[in-house]
Amino acid sequence: MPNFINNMEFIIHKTDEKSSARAGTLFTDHGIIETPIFMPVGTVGAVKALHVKNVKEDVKAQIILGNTYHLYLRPGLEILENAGGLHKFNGWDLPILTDSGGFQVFSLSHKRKIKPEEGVWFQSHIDGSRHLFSPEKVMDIQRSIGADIMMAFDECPPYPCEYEYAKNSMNITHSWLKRCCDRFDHTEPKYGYAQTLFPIVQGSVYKDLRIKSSEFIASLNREGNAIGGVSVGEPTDLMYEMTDICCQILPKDKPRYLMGVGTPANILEGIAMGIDMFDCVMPTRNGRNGMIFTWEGILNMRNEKWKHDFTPIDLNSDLFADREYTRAYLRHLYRQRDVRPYDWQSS
RNA sequence: GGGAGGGUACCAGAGCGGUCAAAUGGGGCAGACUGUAAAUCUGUUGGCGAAGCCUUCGGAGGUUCGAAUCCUCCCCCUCCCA
Repeated sequence: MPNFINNMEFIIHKTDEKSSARAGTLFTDHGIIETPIFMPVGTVGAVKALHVKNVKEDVKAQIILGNTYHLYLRPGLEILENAGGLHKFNGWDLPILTDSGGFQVFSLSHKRKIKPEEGVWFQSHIDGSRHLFSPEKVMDIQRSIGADIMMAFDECPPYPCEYEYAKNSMNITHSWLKRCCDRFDHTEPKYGYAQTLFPIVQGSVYKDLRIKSSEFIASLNREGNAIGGVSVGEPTDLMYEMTDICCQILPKDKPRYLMGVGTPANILEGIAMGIDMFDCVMPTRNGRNGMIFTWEGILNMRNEKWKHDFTPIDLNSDLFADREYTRAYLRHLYRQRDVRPYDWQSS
């Protein structure tokens, strides 16, 4: 076995008595990550609209995301490798996690074709060129990118999704996962620091599939685990239900990553279920589009009627950390007809 | 003084006899956004209303069944030559 495996340490400092929430530290060669953590998304290597300096010093992000699919298409592996990896390329010297392109199987559904035995054929959204993403290739690309945390190549099924499709999709994801692990375990990092691989639970909104998938993922005993296939349009309560099921099976001593989530309330509920890591395009994309979460509800800063004082939601504030208070407040908000609470109504 | 081209809705800018309350952008006003095909997308943007009616294309007249579109005069603007 290569030396680089199993050297990403995760220490849990404290657990909540009333919920499954925990506070921990994840160690990587690019620095520590204090969990629970929200990871800003920088798909093409940079968090949009922000300079690396802002992301680090103002947002105080401890880790950012990149995307295998996007980085592979542009700037491409040759440039990334010549630069010495993504960290050198974009100037971000803290940890990076790369998504595998699994989400693009979902979001680019009309531009790709799944071939279970091979992988997925994509047609580039940039120039229309065709590319095959196999589990092995995705591992190789992420080695070239040099992410501290690499994600397994999965299929993210849509919602709604028939049971049979979800089951089949899950099985494909599992078989791809084995191939990802095999490739990962037989290759080494290219830039002298450790990389780790997180597998992803699938199973759509079906309880038995989620249980089965979680058990399979847990059995692999990787250094961290992810829950995928959520926040693709399903009702929030279903997302919570599936997350809870997965969390109860996934190893307690390993970080749990809920992919693509979410709103402030989503994050709070996720933490209570034992999630340690989150990512979502919402703060960056919606932020660019003028939206801000406040204690008075959703605010669109481009709208004249909202030009008044407000209190932004601060995920690091003690106020927000009090889940019962926040729940009660959000319920109160939801009762006010003139306020858009987003999906905060779930409690 | 001579010559040429213009003045269209909040702005820019199409339209040049009826299908024009007037294309298209921008701006304004709203809506959407959950591992980013997104600094994007959608709706709306003269007034009142259900159909419909009323007031709009520099100003005033005129031609016509009908004018933002044609004619006359006037007022502005831009460019070229003196």
